Amino acid sequence: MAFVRRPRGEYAKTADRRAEILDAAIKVFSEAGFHGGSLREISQRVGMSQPGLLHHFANKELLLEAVLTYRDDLAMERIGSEMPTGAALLDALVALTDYNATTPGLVALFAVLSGEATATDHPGHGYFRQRYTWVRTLVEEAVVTGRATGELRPELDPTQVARTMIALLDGLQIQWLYEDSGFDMTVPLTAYVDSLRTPPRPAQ
Amino acid sequence: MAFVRRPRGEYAKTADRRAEILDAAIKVFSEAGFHGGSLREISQRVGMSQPGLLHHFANKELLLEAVLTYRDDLAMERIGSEMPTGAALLDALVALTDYNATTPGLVALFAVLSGEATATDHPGHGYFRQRYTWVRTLVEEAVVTGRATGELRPELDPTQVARTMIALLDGLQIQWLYEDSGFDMTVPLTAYVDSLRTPPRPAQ
DNA sequence: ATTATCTATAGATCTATAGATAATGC
DNA sequence: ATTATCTATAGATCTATAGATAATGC
Repeated sequence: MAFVRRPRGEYAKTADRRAEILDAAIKVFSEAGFHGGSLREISQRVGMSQPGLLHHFANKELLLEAVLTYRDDLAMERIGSEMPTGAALLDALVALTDYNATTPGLVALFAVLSGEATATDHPGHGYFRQRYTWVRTLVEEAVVTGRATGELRPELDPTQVARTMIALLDGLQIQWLYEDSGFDMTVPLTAYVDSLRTPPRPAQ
Repeated sequence: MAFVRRPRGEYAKTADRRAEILDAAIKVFSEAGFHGGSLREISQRVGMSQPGLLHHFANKELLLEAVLTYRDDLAMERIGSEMPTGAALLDALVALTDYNATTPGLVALFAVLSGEATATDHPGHGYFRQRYTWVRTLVEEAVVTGRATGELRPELDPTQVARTMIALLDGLQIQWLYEDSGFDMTVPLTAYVDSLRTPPRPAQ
């Protein structure tokens, strides 16, 4: 039985370097997609050679995975440690969209890759498939909770609301990219979310 | 002043050949996007050499343009010669989505390219930009007409309805692709369109 | 001693052109 | 005579590996 030697670990700057690479990768993949974006282009933007980049991410697919995880980490930081429930979750999704509007690169990354990864053999396919079912389940549960507490209309179908909400989030971002960030996505989103709330007792 | 000789024209089969190429190009571009799809792959699927393909479409960008136009022609055939107005246009968009569900290749083509072409230097960028403003204007006018005839609620904002409707169309198709065509997109769409209609006078 | 980075390069593409041959149309 | 198609190939990528050198950490 051999002793397993403890590896020394990486340089102090390495974490920062990796983050630089991921930022550049987000830009390149968001402009040209996974297939269209090259490692050389990414490495040039951080001022290093292409094999230098491969020291940090062993191949292109691993880099894509790291980019997708990195993006989720950023989104999670925004939402905070505990996930809202009921109508508050829907409001949080609207707020997240409002934040997304300040980072067009991340919006474009999602728009480009979610379309490209529709192909079953795309290296991001599994990630997006899981992500869509995860978000859908999250919204479904929020609708169930919201119905129970009386915040949301009792007749709502959780799955249908979830699909509609997610479709709006994705679809509005595409239009927003083509309109050069020219409108406020939260307006139609808020209108939809409000239509789900239990109406106040009518005055009549 | 020289006489301009009348060109003889192409072979009888050429139109069919071009259509075969376009069909193959739709499949390849819908799986791998414009950047990821190769001319060789397309030409192999129709059983010809890659330079043979370039005889029909002089370069890759012209092939993409032809694919996009071809797709529009197919959609136009479905809608028919005259464009519906008012609420009937919204119904026609729902019906078109129902038809799209029978041609997953075309749905994937749109999902992949509309994301990829978000980049301003993508050869399809201009096409999609024009298309989005065209469709939005079409829906806006339908809302204005529908309000005037009393079919649609008077308080609707045409632009907001148009953006919402288009977002739903695009966003549902992406989810539908990830769920292996596993749900009926017309259900949430119809629910939205119905929510726009003038309600029947209440019985109370 | 290990990690980070570089140059050089193999091997596999990919688009587009050159130039030849086969098939078709008037 | 013109159109369609092929083979061959130029020239430009692109990813990943090999192997050397420089920088860092214990």
